[in-house]
Parts: sequence; structure tokens; C-alpha cells
Amino acid sequence: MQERLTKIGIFGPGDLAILEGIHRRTSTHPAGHLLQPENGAIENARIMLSGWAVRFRSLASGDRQIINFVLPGDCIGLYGALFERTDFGVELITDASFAEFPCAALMSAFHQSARLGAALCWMAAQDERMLEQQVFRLGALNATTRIAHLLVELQHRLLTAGIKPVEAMSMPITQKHIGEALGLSHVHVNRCCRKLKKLGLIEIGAHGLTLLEPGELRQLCDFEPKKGPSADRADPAHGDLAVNLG
Amino acid sequence: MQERLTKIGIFGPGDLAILEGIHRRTSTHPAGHLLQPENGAIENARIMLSGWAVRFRSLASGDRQIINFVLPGDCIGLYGALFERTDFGVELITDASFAEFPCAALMSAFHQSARLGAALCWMAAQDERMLEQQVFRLGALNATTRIAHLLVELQHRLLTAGIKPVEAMSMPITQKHIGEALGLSHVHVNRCCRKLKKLGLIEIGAHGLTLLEPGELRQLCDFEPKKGPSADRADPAHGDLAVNLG
DNA sequence: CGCTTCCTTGATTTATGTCAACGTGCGTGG
DNA sequence: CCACGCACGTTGACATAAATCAAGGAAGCG
Repeated sequence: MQERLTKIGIFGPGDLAILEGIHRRTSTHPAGHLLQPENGAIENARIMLSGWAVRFRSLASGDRQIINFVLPGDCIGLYGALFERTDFGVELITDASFAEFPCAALMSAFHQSARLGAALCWMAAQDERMLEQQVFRLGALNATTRIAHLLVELQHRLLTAGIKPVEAMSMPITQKHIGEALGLSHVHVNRCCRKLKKLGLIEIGAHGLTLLEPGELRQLCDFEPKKGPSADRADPAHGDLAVNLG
Repeated sequence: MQERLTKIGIFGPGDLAILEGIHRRTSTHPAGHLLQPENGAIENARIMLSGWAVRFRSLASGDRQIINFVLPGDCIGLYGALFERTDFGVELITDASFAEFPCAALMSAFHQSARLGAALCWMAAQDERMLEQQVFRLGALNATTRIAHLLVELQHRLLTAGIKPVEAMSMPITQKHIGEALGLSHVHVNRCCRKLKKLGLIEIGAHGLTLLEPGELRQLCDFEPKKGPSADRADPAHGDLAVNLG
């Protein structure tokens, strides 16, 4: 398991021992599994090791709003210790595996390693950035560019998580998922996807979409790749991280 | 200043000393002031003591998307130490005052008090919940209910921050702000507001909107008030906080 | 006073949703 | 093996929400 976490690049080798100390177990679940119900309690924080999932919230009408997609390296329930109940559910899109940690232990780990605390903060900050992006898409873009923006962000996050570039072009999501995430009807998503396909920017396969021209997609939706001096690094010790507390 | 922070209810008395130790200064700025440019660096984290502001992101077209509203008790730049540059700007809607802290010192404060660390985490978690709400609005609601939902959330947050109930009904924002936040044209916002006014749910004054029937507004947009055993408490020592690390 | 900002309203256009229908592939049970 | 249902993609016709364009009014402010 260590290999996985370090490969994802979130933790330094020194902190792994601490994390290992509070690590409870690794779990695997099949596609479609409801990992967490809406309005449930959170006992464990999880880091996704592999697979795809969605965080969502249901409406009285029976529709649901996908808050965001969960990819390898992402956290679920990081703040579990702070609230009695969640206001969202988590459902797996593909088979997926997770490292599980008791919430309370995770929070107290802050005090054992400044470096680890910074890493956890960094992950929380990433989470917040993701949501900001989602707000931006929903508020400021039209259907086609919204889809393009989402696809580009997913690819970007996959790359950041250490997924191989070729695989990071492949999105195992249905057009219905896209609609639920972007507030569009699946019919309209379909029309926009066909348009993108006609432009040669994406490919529509049996098991999801594939990005063909990420560069053109970025251009289309005016996606900002966050070019810092040494961007695209997931490790908080380098690149994005401005202050090292070690 | 202590009175303000404790009144807002985020910190316990024990932690105030630590926070006071790293507190740099209190600043005040006039309405319209650009507190933080897009793409700038963050040197200070700020806690808003009074006033209203927006966090926004600009588009090439000249429009801007308001990510969220900043109210008393909210943090800005909590993660400042973790990134070299922000991807959003902050502009004041009204005159406002802030407590300022060097980012790095704030992060290291985690290690001086578990209670304080939990409080900061709690604030970050609140931030994330806010964004989730915003995503929900933008993705799942139509124009009128979107506006109602926003107004109800703002009122709820004002109450949580310790603002007096009467004052928490009053929103010093323009219809343009609402449009920029909710991805609607100001013309359409106006039509929806008039509809809400005609229903007797809000009042449209010279300096913003006033909620007349929060209950009916909640019902209209199916707003969940997060009723836990002892909800509506801002202090992480009680209510929402499930685990106390002290 | 003349400027600006904000609110307001009507007419028209555009983007997107809804409804309905059909095709495909795929798994399941007979 | 086949028949069936089911989830997903696709397309067309139509309905509706919201944007855009245009114009004017009211309040604040130099």
C-alpha cells in the first residue's frame, strides 16, 4: 500500500510511518456501490487508491446533483471528525479501492508531523479549488464549454495524481454523469458531445469518453492550467507549496 | 478585538492567547476596495470581523463569476501558505474590517493548541460546505429558487456568525451581485426578485434586499437547515463538532 | 445640474429542457 | 443457444427558461 500512496505523491517517506500507524485497512468495492449514504455519519476518512466515484446530493424530485468527481489520491470525509453527519453521498462509478483511517486519529496526526499536517491541509485545499472550478463552470460557461472544461480538469487531476498520460485521456463516465454534474439534461449533453466529437476533440467509446485534443479543449473553455514555476507537481514539498513547516 | 472574535464564537478563551500572539493587526477598508487581486500572492490570512465581500474570478469576456460571499467570521486565504498565488480576487461590497495573521504562523499554531487546530479545520470545512451549497444551487435549481436558496443561506450564515436576527434579514447586495454569483443576467434576476416581492417573501430597498418570510423561502427552494441535535451553533466545542481533541 | 449606478419593463432571440422514439450492446435467466 | 430487459447513446419536434437588446426612471453624488 505504501507504494500506492507514495506513487500518488502526497506523502513524504518520513510521514508514512505515522500514517501507517493509524491506517486501519484497505477496502475494495465494486462499481455502483454506495460507499456513503446521504445523511449518514462518517467514521472513517478515506483516500482513494484507484477507481472513479462521485460525491452527490439528491433532490426531492429524484434527480441528483453531482458535487464533484473523486479520483485516485482524493480524500473523502477528511472533516468527518468535525460533523455528526454528512450532507452528501458517495457512489462508485468503477470498481475502486480506498485506504481507510479513523477520523479522530487522522486529526491528531497533525500534531505528530508538521509535514503531514501540511500535506493534509494541502489535500483539503485541493478539494476547495476543485469546488471553485465547479462553481466557475456552472456559473460562467455554456453547455459545450462546460463539458470541455470538466473533461480538461479531470485529465489535469489524473495527471497530477500520477496516472499515466495515455490513461489520463480516458474517462469512464457516462453522458448521464456529465449531465448530473453540470446541471444539463442528458439529451443536451449528448448533442454537445457529438459536436465536440465532430470537431475531433473527443472520442465516444463504449465505456466512456476519450480526449483527443486536450490542448484545443483547453483553448475552447479558457482553462487555466495553473502554471507556477514548477507546477503540475502533487508533492507539497515541491512546486505549489510556498512554505515548508518542517 | 477579542470581544469580536469570541462573539463570533469561533474560538474558545484559552486559544485566544495563542491567536493573539500571532495576530498582526486589524485593518479596515472602504466599500469597493479590491482587497486581493486575482493571481496575486497571499501573505496574510484574514478573518472578517464586519462587512460583506465577494470572492470572484474574472473571465476573458469581462464578466466575472462570484465564487461566494464573505461574511463576518469567514476566513480568506486560510491556505495562503500552501500556494504561491491565488486564482481568485476579493472585493468589498461594504466597508469591512479584518483581523490579519501571517499565513505561516497560523499554520504553525496548529501545533500549539489542538483545540485551535480543530477550530481552523472547522472553518475550512465550513468553507467547503458553502461551496457545495453553491454548486448545488447552480446545478440543480432554476433562477427563482436559486435566488431564494442563496438568500436563505446568507441569512443562515449571518445567524451562525452571531449577527442579530433582525439584522440578518438585511442583505446589502445589488441584483447585479446576485446575477454574478448565480450565473444569471441582471435583467432576469430583477424579474425573479419582483416575483418574490409580489409573493411577499422579500422586500426591495434602496440598499439591498430584506427577507420577509425566511420560512417560506426555505420551503420554496427546499433548503436544508442542517438540523442536528444541537444545530445552529458556531462553536466547535458544542453542537456540530463530534470529536473534541482537547 | 449632469453624471453614474441601480432598478425596471417590453420585445425578441437563443440556449437548453422535455417528450418521444429508436438502436445498440450487454447481462441474465430460461 | 435465445429472448428479454436494461442502461446508454442518438435523433427529431416542440416547449420553455433565460439571455440579449433597448429604453427609460429613480436615487446618489460630484
